[in-house]
Amino acid sequence: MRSPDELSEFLRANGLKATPQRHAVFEALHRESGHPTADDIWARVREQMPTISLRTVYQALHDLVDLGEARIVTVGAGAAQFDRNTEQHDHFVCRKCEAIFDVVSSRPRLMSGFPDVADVELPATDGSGPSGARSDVVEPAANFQIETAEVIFRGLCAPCGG
Amino acid sequence: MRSPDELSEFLRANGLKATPQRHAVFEALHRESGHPTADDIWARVREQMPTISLRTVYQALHDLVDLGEARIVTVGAGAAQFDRNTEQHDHFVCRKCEAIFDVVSSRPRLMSGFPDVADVELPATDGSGPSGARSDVVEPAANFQIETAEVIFRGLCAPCGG
DNA sequence: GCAATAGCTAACAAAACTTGTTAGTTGCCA
DNA sequence: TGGCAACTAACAAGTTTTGTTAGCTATTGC
Repeated sequence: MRSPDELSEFLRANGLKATPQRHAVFEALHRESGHPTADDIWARVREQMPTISLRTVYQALHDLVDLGEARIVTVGAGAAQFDRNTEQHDHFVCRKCEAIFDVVSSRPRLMSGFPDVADVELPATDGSGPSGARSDVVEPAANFQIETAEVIFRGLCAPCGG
Repeated sequence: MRSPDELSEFLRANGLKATPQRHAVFEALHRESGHPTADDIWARVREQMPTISLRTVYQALHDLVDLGEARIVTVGAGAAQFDRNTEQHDHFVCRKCEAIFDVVSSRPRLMSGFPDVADVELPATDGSGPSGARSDVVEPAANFQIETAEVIFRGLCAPCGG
């Protein structure tokens, strides 16, 4: 995690101003446990900065995402959850308590050589085909450029009796 | 895909009534290309049944999900997208056109023996730890019960120049 | 240090998506 | 075919996120 000075420098190096709001959001993201929502961050930041708006929190979080300092985790409906862990990792979602857990090191074991995987069969169904009919065209995988992959495991977490 | 008669029988066998609305939504889901939203389905169904409400479409779609006849695909923000393909498969999302493509057969190649995978390191970060501090407790994987997994690939699709 | 300015924040409004509620209707079973 | 449980349509409202804009602030050149 970057120190305040490092964050200021990092923001300026990327053409953004080092404002107290951005520092507060960054720190809250790292202090908050798990995978907080924008609302979680807002509540945390307001403890020290009562007048900050939720809009500003959204803005700052998306700036951090754009700079690669955070990720958005989308594992289902509801509010977006933010992830300060930018290392390669996957997620486990408990179907009972709905908590999200980071899964480390599953990628190398599950995918050999990703993202250089070249022979995945892609696709079975076109997402943008002619609107009048289901498209079953199968394109050669070579024409699809895979850049990232994320794995979402679902099940029962240990505290819930998994 | 089930015939209308089969669908009626299937619905009744599961304690639901076989209504024209449910048939229309089911057929629209299968006629629509790709991974339609509830709104897409609504538009399609209204061609033949102009008075159906969006609420009813949502209801019918969730019934189909509950019965295992459809899946909800969550690959990011925006409206939920429904997937009539209930076979084991993954998804590719184009970062340019945002279309979703089904990816078949990636699972066996990428995961040996899933879901019996027992040695995934889980988790690095707790999603429900004490609210005051980040939890870095690592639980043994044996206490986590993995039931499903989905892989989301992202990149450039062939039509977009991948 | 200080002023000019580009960018940022707070407040407000509203979009987008989904669900709650309820009165009236309809499919289903006896 | 009648009675009832389930369903639908209509309406309202909740939730999450983004658009807009006037005033404020961090930065930079001096």
